[in-house]
Amino acid sequence: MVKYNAEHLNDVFSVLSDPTRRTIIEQLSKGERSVQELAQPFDMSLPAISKHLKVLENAGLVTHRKEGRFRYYAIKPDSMDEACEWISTLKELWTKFEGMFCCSKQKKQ
Amino acid sequence: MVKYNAEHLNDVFSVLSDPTRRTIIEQLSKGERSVQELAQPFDMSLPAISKHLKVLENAGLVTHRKEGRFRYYAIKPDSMDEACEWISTLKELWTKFEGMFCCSKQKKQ
DNA sequence: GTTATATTTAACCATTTGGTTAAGTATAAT
DNA sequence: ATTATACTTAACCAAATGGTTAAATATAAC
Repeated sequence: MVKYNAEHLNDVFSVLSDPTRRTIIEQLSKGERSVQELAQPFDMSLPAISKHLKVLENAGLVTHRKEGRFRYYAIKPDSMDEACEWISTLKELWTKFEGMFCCSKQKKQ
Repeated sequence: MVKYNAEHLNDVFSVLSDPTRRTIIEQLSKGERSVQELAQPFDMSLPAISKHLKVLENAGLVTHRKEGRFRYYAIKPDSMDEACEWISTLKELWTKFEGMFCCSKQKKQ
């Protein structure tokens, strides 16, 4: 388990643990969005959204560009790969061990 | 984005955002471990580990069985699938959109 | 029965988190 | 120049988080 950057994993998983931020990511996965647009579905103040966007950006999951008064946020496409790989690699490991020690498999009771 | 259980995603990602808990999962992916064994690599009190294990168990990522004085913890194999799928599904979405609007791809500057 | 081991629970504390409101900055519209 | 819009920053607050130590519980060993 040496190939993973612990701090980055901390950040990414932490970002994803908040439902507001996940919804923001879901919106951004359909393309660029302004702060207003991102805020629209939430019953929450704009500064709160602004903070979430900062958290997302600090963790490297999104970027923004400025256009006039607007800020358009966008997904950084590969930023979650490491997190997803971490889970997959682990899963491989334990299914391997499950196979080796079949007695450790739990039967439904 | 309707098929995902928000609370479960909150819990799973939150669990994974802590490096101590990830290390515990890494250990458990090689098989059952007692609390002592799990605590060994950390410079941290036993109650702290105990808490982490409770968090892991509440989120549904691990179980334990009791044997004498010992508690043996084990991975619940499919508990992270939803989290990993959430990321993958999203990634599919945005790579699809990337393909559609090639102008949104960022060139290295 | 006493003591040692494995672990949890309780009480506490500092820091972080996720929200708020109020004020500030930058750009556009009139 | 004034006003409106888009957004951030600052100051604040309550609740959650991740750790601590001290005490409690359960089982095993002597």
